[in-house]
Amino acid sequence: MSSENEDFSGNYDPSRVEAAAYAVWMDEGAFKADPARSGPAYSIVIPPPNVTGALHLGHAINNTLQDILVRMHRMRGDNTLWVPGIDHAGIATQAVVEKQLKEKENKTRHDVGREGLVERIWTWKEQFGDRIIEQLKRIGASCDWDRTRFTLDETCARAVRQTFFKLFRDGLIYRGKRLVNWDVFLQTSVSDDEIYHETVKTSLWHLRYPIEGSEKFMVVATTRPETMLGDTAVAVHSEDSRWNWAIGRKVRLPLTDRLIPIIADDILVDPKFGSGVVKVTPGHDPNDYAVWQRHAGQGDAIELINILTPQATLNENAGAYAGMGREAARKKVVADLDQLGLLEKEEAYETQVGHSDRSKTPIEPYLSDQWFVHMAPLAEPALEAVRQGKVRFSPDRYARTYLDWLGEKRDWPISRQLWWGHRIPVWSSATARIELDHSGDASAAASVIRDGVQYVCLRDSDPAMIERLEKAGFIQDPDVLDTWFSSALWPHSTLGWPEATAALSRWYPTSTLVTSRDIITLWVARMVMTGLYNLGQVPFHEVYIHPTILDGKGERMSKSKGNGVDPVDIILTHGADALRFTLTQMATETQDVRMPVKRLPDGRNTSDRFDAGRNFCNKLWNAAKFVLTQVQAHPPTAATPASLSLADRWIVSRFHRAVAEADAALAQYRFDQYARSVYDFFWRDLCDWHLEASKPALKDPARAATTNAVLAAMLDGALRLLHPVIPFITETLWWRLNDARPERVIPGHTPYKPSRRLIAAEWPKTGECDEAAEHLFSRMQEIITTIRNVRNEYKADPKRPSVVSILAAPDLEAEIDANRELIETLGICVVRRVEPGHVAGDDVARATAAGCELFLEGLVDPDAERQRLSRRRDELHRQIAALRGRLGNDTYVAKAPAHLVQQTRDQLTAAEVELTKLDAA
RNA sequence: GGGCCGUUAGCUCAGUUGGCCAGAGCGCCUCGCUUACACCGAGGAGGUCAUCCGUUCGAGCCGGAUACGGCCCACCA
Repeated sequence: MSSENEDFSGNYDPSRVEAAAYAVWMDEGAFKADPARSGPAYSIVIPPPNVTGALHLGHAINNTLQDILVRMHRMRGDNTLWVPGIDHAGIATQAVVEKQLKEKENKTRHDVGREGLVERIWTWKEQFGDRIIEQLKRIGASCDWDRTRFTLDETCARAVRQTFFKLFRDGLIYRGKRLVNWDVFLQTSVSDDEIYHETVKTSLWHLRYPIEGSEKFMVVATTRPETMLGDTAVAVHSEDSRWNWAIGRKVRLPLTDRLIPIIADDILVDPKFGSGVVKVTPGHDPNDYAVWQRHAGQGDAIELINILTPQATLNENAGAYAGMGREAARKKVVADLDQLGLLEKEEAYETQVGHSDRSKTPIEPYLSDQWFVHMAPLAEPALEAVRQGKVRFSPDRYARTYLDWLGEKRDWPISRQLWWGHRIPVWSSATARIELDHSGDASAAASVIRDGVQYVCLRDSDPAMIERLEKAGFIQDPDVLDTWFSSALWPHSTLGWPEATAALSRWYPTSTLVTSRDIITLWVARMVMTGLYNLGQVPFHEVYIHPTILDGKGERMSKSKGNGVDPVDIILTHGADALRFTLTQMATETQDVRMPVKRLPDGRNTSDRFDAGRNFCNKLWNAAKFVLTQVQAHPPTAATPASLSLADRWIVSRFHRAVAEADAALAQYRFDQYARSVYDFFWRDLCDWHLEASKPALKDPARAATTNAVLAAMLDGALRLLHPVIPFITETLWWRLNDARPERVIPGHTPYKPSRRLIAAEWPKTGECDEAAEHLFSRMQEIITTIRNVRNEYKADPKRPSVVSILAAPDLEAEIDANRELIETLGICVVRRVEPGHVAGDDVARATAAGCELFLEGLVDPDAERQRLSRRRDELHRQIAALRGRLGNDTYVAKAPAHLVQQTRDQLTAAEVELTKLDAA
């Protein structure tokens, strides 16, 4: 016992309790979910953090809020599961490891080969994946760690192959040549979402194209002059009188001797911009590619020429420029045109250039073969699910982001020219053919023939089938799938799909998805699509979007900006509970929260913002220490309602109110309101008022037992209510409360089932609020506050109680007598009741509160008091004038609700009465 | 260019369907180390609710416009 009391003195030290509490939960399997257990199902799947990065405060808030929901539901008796996991983050991870390879060994991926590189990435993954799990545990996440998934593990891989196969068989996956965003450095295509735009200072070159059979030139402007080698047309607006005469004629493309047509395209060309002529390079510009598509098969169909290699050097189609790099070719093309007199002018220009998020190099629009998912049939049911409220967003405005994006139904490019990821399960051959056996193979393989190539997709990794294919001359597609393809399956793949597992039937659809708004489109929408496609059911019923944590300058925390803060840094300075409490307070309905960060001498970060959480934990620790000491000194007896003091009845009522508020707040994902409710109840009501009010009773052996029963019950309730947000400290205190007092019953209420561990204890019960006690106590508070106020104003000696004569309001006469001790203790005074007609001396300070008149003796000199009263009179005059003015307004009296008008009248009467009394003095 | 969000005390943020004198935490000022807690307690100062117009008996809240800041999406040869 003595060693236990050691850390129970002084300030709360989180480092002495957090690891121990977490170890107990782990040892006892407190996070483990069992599908056979009874109770309503509640489940959450974690947004899997990227294995590339350490977690920052954005992850901390995300996981804290999930943990609050999970712990609350677990205490409610729900059969609760929180599935943890990590995302393999294809391109990001491969980029990091490749960079490392280059720096440490000066090797490229081709030096170590596909298998060698993947092996190295796995090694890297083990190390950093563990670090992420460790961070989550330090935060307190109560995930079922036995169910930890990795998007590249065998369970997820099966789900990926199965889904791909289904899509392939249903004709929803196709292969096609498309203009993609080509990352020249990483040699892969990247999606639109993996691109950021950067303003680049460059030039706008104006080039002259001679019109064939004419002396005239057409002038085109471009920021990429080297692409002119791939031009296959120039376009004008059909109603532009400057140029429409030339439609159908040709220009001679300089430096190539090719003749290219002049076409009309009213979508591409804005006649009011520049010269009104646009060069068309379908192989290297997305808009021009669209032109090519529009005109394909028409009378004015144009060619498509690719002039680049995958390394972004010019290829054989670029004639004399073949072999040159982009930049060099640009210089030479400009110089050569200039020499020919075909450079009209060069002007300074700023433009937005797409850069790859991963390699930070400029993206090249590049024509290549890619796999796509046909979106329209998948998107429609997913749109309908949100429209019909089967998936609800909170705050609901985010539904629009989802609906707008999905509504575009743009096909999803899913292939990546990477080695780290799920390899595309398709084998192809341009020459060989294989016959699928309809009785057996057809359910395991699907085949299409397109452009003379046979593609065979396998449902599962069947070695015999693969051998058969490869022997026949088929080879597997070298590409891997976009990371989001496996993330999209997360809610069902983690539960074991396509296997019909018990977990899947118990916990799918999941209950709530907690995530940030930047991946509503990339992730949330795709999960809804695949969930409906694979299982016919939405993956989750509710999506809660939490705020973004910004740094002190208002910028997003991110790894690339280097402004991310490791939650473990905060845990070291403030403790995990303090971190969680503060983040929870910040989870308001608005979008962003600023977090000024300080850098410590050791390079770690911290922020004063977390002091609030730390202080709160310290307060809880010390209040619990006080209650436990008292409870041990005077063991509680079962209190009867009749034995309770006003303060007791009041605090029990306040507790019931706090529980109701917490329930309402959590049901609406208003985590800030939950934190505020429990904070106010615990600190303002319980500590500031009830604990202080209880002190005289605790010194009185006749009453101590009853008072302690209430204190024990309130501490019990506070710990239950606070556990989801600050689990470590509440669990630790729970054990001590259990030791000190196993039974804790709030008078008039059914007891809870005993529980050794708070994590498994019942969620607090709501009860009826005692309106009468709350109203009466608030009047006592008003009297006490007024006495404190006057004493402070007159700098009364804090140790010497004032004599306060009270002329009680008619309905409070008995109550003042009954609660004399309360007023005297908290007001630091001696109370005397006086009758109407009481004559106060010169040195008496007068005040009114709760309808009572107060006379505080021995505080003042007459002059100061006269001045104070005069100020009060002025204020009352102002009030009375304003209230009379309002009541003199006929439309107010006629239109405002009756109770408000009556309230105004009451206020006027009260002010007038107080003024009369002051004047009489 | 389209869409969304924000602008309330020195700082970070609340403010529910319009209704007394607009709140909290931190910071600041005064007093107090009273055996739970100075990571504390009691009290206090501090706000033309970004600006303008409108609706209303009444606007921080509703409508319109403007300014500034941020985010998302999408393009300009």
